[in-house]
Amino acid sequence: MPPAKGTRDKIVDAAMELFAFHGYGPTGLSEIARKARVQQGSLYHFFPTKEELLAAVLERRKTLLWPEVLQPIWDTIDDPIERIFKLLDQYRMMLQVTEFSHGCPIGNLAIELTESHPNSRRLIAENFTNWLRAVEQCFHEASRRLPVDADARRLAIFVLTTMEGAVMLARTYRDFRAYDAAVASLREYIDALVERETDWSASRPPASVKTTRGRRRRQ
Amino acid sequence: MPPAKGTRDKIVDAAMELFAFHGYGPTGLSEIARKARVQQGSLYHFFPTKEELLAAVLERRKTLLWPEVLQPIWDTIDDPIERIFKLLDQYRMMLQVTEFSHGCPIGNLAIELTESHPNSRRLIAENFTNWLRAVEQCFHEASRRLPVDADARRLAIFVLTTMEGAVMLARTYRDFRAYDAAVASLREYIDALVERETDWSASRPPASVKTTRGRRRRQ
DNA sequence: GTCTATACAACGATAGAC
DNA sequence: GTCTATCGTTGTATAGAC
Repeated sequence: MPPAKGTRDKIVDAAMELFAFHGYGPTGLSEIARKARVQQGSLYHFFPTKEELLAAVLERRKTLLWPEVLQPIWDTIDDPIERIFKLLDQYRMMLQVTEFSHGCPIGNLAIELTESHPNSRRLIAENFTNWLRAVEQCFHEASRRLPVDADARRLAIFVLTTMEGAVMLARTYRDFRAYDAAVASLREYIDALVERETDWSASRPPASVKTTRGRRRRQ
Repeated sequence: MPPAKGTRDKIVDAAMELFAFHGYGPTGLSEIARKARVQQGSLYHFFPTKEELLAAVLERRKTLLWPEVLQPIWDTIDDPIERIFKLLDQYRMMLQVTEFSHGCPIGNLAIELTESHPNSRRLIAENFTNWLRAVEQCFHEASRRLPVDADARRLAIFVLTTMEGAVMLARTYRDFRAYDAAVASLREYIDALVERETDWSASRPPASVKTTRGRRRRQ
């Protein structure tokens, strides 16, 4: 039997979930204590202030990125480009199963807190940076299929902005039309990079022809 | 001399600004009254609840989109594609002059309120929809330069998700590297659509050559 | 329509016994 | 380390005189 989860962990887990669903400000410490099934006094024993609890939550998010978000995808998909789109699909599924309640926890906190909580801002940025690094790594691994001047970091940023914007619109409209549209455009963009770089000379006409494949010119 | 601004308008203006900078929840009604230089009782005379004031703010945002955001750009730039990128540049400038305090007012409220304030969610969506319509119209006007199967609405959504994500990252990192990276990728994507469709046959080699211009193959 | 005073709840934080 | 009681503040909203 595994050891019972410590009080501190229970608090961080409860806070992490509540911050994701309701935001940082609207979540009361009493609500966190209730959900964690600890007494409110315990909160102040481990976290002198609410913002220190927030810091612990953001640190925890950093440690969970690999085992909870990336690894399940990386384990089942080998192609680095497909890993990225599977990642985007996971955010879509999260929205779906929670009926748009659970967007990107980091993005929410970014908008809510960057201005008013400069200390937390750094931890939020670190979460983004780690996410970007993972996607950037995918593009590096796919570099053989990309143009030589493709910038893996820039592409990773584009993936992140697309995801964050798409999640925002999905939650606002409460449907996936905008989400799917954004991801479709991103897919088109990346496919074009890949196709442009594919060497078809062995068995097909030059890549230049490929770029107009299936497309009819106007007039 | 123009007539003095009515109390109601002063309240809405003050609330609009405070919501944009500090968010809806953290902004107190007393703070709004102070900034508007009206008594707190007046707020409740015009707006029985805080959320009705929010509705007035969101309605006002809708009416201001054209005269305050679009028209200044539309008046100085004719090219529909360049209008879109000038629009993105305006959000960048807004971030710059406010030192990242003022992001996208609608995007902020979208994330803060979609879940907890379903009535306001609709008004937020309407703001997005009007913005999308304007950008979609730009793509329609540029349709001669775009592939026949280009979807103006889908492209407009991609512009919006890029902008919202880019604003989020700029505010989090407090620099424009991610913002500029995202816009550069968007520019590349749209340029590729335009170039692919340009008919160069009259004076230049076929477009197929253009797509690999300046790009060297690996190995 | 304007203004003052105030009700009522929720919040983060603290004190101190155990 | 746990638990209870409570402080002091702030929030939205209301009542009622003018």
